[in-house]
Amino acid sequence: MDRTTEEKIYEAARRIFILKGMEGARMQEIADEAGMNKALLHYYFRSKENLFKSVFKDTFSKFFVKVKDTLSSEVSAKEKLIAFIDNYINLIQANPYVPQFIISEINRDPKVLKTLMFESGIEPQKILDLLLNGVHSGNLSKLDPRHIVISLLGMLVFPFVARPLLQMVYFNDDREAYDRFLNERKEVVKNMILKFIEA
Amino acid sequence: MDRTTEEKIYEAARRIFILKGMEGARMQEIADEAGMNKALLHYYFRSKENLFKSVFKDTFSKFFVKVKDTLSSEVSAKEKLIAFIDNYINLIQANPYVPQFIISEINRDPKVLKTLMFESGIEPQKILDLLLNGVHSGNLSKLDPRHIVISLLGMLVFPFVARPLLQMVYFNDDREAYDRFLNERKEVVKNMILKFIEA
DNA sequence: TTTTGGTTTAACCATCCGGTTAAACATGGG
DNA sequence: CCCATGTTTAACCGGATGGTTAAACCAAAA
Repeated sequence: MDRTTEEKIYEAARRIFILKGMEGARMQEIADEAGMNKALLHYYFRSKENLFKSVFKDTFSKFFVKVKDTLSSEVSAKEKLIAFIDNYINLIQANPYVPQFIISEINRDPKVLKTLMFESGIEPQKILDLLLNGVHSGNLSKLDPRHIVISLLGMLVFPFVARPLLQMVYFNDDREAYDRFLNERKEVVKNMILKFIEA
Repeated sequence: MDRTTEEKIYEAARRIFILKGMEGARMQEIADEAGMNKALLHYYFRSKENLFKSVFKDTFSKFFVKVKDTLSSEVSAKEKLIAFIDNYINLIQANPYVPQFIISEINRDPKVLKTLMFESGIEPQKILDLLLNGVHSGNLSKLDPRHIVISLLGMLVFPFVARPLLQMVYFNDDREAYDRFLNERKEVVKNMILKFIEA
């Protein structure tokens, strides 16, 4: 518990922003969550906008840096793909609200993306390379690999961002049942993707 | 142009809410969009909450009623599936911001869902039936059909809700290129799903 | 012990925003 | 023509909210 005031504020802000977004979050609420006086938020971060950008930038890039790690090891393309799926679901499960947070915020203000892509050295092309290099069976050579990447991401991310809806509609709002379902996902998605690529 | 004041307000509200969400929308902005005095919004809809719920309820159920239509004709299960994919992409293309709107709002306040599911006679089970009945080849009998439905929805919806990010990262922010990509999606998704089901 | 610097606090400010109100306006019936 | 009813408007209200300020606090240097 030797975190500085600034760190406590930042972490509280992160929790609140991820849950409620820029528009839904209140500076007072963040101050309460941090157990600090509201003026301190401005003392350390000057404005809400500033604090938010700081949080968003970190959250966004951390989420993509970890993706990058997955793809840097020296194994076959197929193994990389499998590792990617495992790790990505693990990552989302550890941060279940982050995808919805990112999607919401880039829709609210797509401008921030432009500055973000430069500042953080993110190379999303990497995921494409994974699919381009190495995997060259039937369908892939014909098909734009972006279709596969986006299908893959959709299959992985959608169950998390649409959780309240899906859990209610297809699982009688049973939290645990839905959690079990999400755990099964790894194998199912691997299966679907590999079946398609190798077909 | 013989719409009533109430209709003009409602339609303006629909546009604004879908674009900016409940929290991002301003009553004054809706009034301006409708070309009406702000007090009229309260005259006809009493409160922002009310106006929003009215819009959300309609938008939500219309989006699912149309899905239902797709599935009621008398053709083979496979043809139904193909028709569903076609119609669903058409539906989203005609209302590209609606999925993100719905997802955002149910995450912000999942409670409204409960009341909504009763009031509107929506039967999301229908999509499941489509897959359960009729399609009985290899994988399907073993696999929870909800995995397939959710994969399918993910593949269809994700390219729209994550558009700003994907368009920038994978298409150099070229709007037209991304539109072309979205048009290709129908065939690609059909292909992927059928390949998996029939494998 | 006093001074000096950063840190923390309560009180305050200005603006935004949802909502209200009372008066003006329009229209159709008597 | 006048009244009754529904509609529209400008002005206003109060609370919420992001942000500021000046004073209090505290620890380390001198």
